[in-house]
Amino acid sequence: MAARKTPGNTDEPQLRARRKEQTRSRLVQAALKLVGEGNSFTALGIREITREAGVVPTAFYRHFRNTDELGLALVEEGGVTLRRLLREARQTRLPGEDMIRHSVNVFINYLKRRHLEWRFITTERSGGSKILRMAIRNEVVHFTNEMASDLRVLKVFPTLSTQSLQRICGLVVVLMMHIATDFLDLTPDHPKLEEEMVDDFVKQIVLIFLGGARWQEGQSRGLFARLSSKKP
Amino acid sequence: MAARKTPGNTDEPQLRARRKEQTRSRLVQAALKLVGEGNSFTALGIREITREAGVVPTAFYRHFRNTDELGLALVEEGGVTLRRLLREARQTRLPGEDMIRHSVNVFINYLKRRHLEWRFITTERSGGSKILRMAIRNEVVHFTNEMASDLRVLKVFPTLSTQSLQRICGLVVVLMMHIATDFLDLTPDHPKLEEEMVDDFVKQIVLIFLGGARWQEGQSRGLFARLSSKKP
DNA sequence: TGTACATCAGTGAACGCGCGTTCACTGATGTAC
DNA sequence: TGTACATCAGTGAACGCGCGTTCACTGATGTAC
Repeated sequence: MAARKTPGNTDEPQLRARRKEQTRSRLVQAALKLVGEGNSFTALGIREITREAGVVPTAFYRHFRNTDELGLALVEEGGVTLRRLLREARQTRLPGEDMIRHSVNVFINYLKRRHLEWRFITTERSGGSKILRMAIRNEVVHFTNEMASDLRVLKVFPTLSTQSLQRICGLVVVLMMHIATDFLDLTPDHPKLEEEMVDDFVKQIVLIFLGGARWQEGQSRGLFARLSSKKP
Repeated sequence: MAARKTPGNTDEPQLRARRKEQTRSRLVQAALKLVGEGNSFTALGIREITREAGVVPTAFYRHFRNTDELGLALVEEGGVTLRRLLREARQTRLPGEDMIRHSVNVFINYLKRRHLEWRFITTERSGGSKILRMAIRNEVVHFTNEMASDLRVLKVFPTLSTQSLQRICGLVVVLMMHIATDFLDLTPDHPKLEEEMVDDFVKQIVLIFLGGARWQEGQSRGLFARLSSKKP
């Protein structure tokens, strides 16, 4: 039931709880570090993680029932940061392609700063246990929805249906996740290649938005059919 | 050096070689089956695979040095089938959206027929060892290039640069891989949902193509900037 | 404030188990003459 | 064609190892009075 007593100073958390939280965090960080070193999270073992964290294997069970549960904690944490990124990106209200370029830069910087988390997310998104995959997919859907509602507020595609808007955002997010994967794999300090990738990414998003704009104008079928059968 | 003798009947392969090939195939199929049952390929063990294949663990070493090598064999096989799919899809020359819808259907059917291979590919594409990821990425690039050259032959975007064409195909292929992942995860006989996913997939590709067409017309920057800043 | 008791995060020994890999082998298939 | 020898795919025993999990424990932190 409800807690029966609280310690004298309520806003300073209890020492024991604080220390427990510290150990938990060390376990999570250890797992991230191991993933960053090229290990597949799915293949990480409890002993491996606790060794890296500097605690005894059995201490693990004070915090998680198994590695999947630790993974879920990571996903949730990653989801929160994902949304913070979104908030950052929508601060500016630059017009057209500039907005896209700015958002992409914010995203890429974020990717670099939190590359361990992102390696985990992109890796487990399709490679992990079903539970983890579902959890990550959930976060991605969340992200997509927030993006769609932002585009609505910004009136980028004023006449488009919610469904169409979501489709566009879905495309951009899929592309984003893909770029993240590539970026993390090919980032041993190769600034030229990096620049190229970013530029390509921007252009692909612009292309999607152009498609969205056109979709908005004519309702497509006839338009596109006419367009692509230019042969006599 | 060169073989010193060949058996009497040359076009009938030697019995021993044939049997070896059989065992090898059984190992590959066993790995696929295990992946299909929800295991991560990365986490598969030699003993697990050989047990499923019905041979003794040590027999594995007659065919592969380790599980990564078996994975590479799977990637190569999958790549071949991927390209066969491409060939199938380009047989028909339907106009506009119909071509897309047809290609998508071919792809989806293929996905169903070879779902074990595809589960492996989508899973390991970002989750596996670096070697496997690179190998899969290579196949994807191959696929993208073939698609671009097909679009060129079909004159879908007659005036677009090779780079732009490749960018469009890259988008479509990324989307395709993504759809494959979703499709394989959510396919416990739910035809309504399946239909919706396919329809959405088609519309997303159409949207990309519309973007490509528009890109082709005005060279974008001015066009798009004007378009998206409709606010006063 | 001081004392006596409760809690519980982290310890360390122990377990049974399946793993990857080595090794010497067997016996059907292939080759030489 | 028949015989004697070579090859090599698959076998089976054995190894040392790290794994996940259990258990009783310790001792600092928290609570009651």
